[in-house]
Amino acid sequence: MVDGQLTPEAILAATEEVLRRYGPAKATVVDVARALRVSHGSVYRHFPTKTALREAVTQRWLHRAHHGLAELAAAPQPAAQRLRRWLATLFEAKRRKALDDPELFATYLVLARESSGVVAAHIQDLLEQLTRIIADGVAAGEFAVGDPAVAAKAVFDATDRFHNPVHVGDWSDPGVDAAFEAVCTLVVAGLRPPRRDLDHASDRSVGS
Amino acid sequence: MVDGQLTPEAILAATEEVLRRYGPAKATVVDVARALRVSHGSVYRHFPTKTALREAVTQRWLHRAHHGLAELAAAPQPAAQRLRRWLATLFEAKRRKALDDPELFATYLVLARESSGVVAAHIQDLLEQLTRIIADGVAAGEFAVGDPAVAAKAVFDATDRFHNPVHVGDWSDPGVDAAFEAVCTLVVAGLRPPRRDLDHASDRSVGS
DNA sequence: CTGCTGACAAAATCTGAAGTCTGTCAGCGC
DNA sequence: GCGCTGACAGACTTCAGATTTTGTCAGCAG
Repeated sequence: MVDGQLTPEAILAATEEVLRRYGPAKATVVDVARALRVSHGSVYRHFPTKTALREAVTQRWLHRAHHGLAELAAAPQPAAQRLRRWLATLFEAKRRKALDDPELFATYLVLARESSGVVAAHIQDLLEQLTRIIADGVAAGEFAVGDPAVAAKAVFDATDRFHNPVHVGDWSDPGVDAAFEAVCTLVVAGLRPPRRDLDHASDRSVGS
Repeated sequence: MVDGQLTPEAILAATEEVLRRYGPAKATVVDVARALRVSHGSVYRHFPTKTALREAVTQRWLHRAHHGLAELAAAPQPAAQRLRRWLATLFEAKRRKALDDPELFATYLVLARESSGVVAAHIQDLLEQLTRIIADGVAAGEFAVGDPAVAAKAVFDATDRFHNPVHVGDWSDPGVDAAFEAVCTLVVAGLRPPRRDLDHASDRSVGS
């Protein structure tokens, strides 16, 4: 190694750089080792497999990409505003990454597909933030839902088109912002306490 | 040709059969011609390209798959019930096709990806049905939305996870039915007229 | 005249032999 | 002794040449 100790951090940084330069298909462990002026055997002393190395890079990236969302979830704001802001920030962060550097985004998309466990844990974290916002809204009388965790999942599912990277292709359409606003409005309205002057007893029924 | 005239219908049926047997990668125009006891040149008298032939097959399939949805959209039922039923039927139809014969579904998924124009037109048709249901609901005082077409797009987007085939993988999860119910409930609630006893003036704002 | 055939060129796809990459480990040098 | 190296086996990828497929069209048969 060219200077000091070979650390996992240094390996992750070098891997990111190699992925950025060569893309996910061409980036090899030997490339990473070369960037660190080290033999590839040394990389395997710190990460058991290439897959584990890539997963660690993915985790770092997800963590950095959604930095700031957690504070937003805990902001001192009415829940409806907070929810809208949180969803808008999530969408905007993803979209900016995707449109600013599509090639790098495609690279991380490939990594994310490979690292489903890491992604699942990250989504769980996002769901907990959403649950907190909704639970706060219920406590303040702004929202009325059975189970805040179920409602959080529903909100996350309903806005899937605006954060799930399988839909990147749609994020540069001219109408996306309007579509996002429409879904956001629908979803926030859906969390409100129902009116008591109409009979909605049949809402849950699908029968004729 | 082995019996009677060589018709577009017969060619489409043969193409479907060949696709079912060999899959989208291996099905050739010569295979279709062989199934019809005809030279492949004859197939090109009725369809200008292999792509056009596949698009026609896709269109037939989409049409058959969503048969019955249009009647449902026009059923004499409260709009909320009709909407739930329509969404549930759409989801159920897609899911059954996907789980009953995953290989055939994968085949048609490949075709659908190739035939984006045909799929777009089909989605437009579905959106018009949704718009009608919502407009009926507004007329009956059940729903309150600015523009029924915008609301229809929002409902379609919000339920994307349950009809967009990119999500097939999730449709066999144990929790999908619950997730579908939760999103459905959220969406139907979101279309209701708002209460007038709470101040929602800030709903559309995302600022701090 | 009409509808079909089958030989053909160009495009796309397959195949397998050569080359590259991953993951291991005996051993070197500090 | 500790951290690193680099040779190696087996898995995976690449690429050029061989094969298949698409789409055309001159001509044949009824």
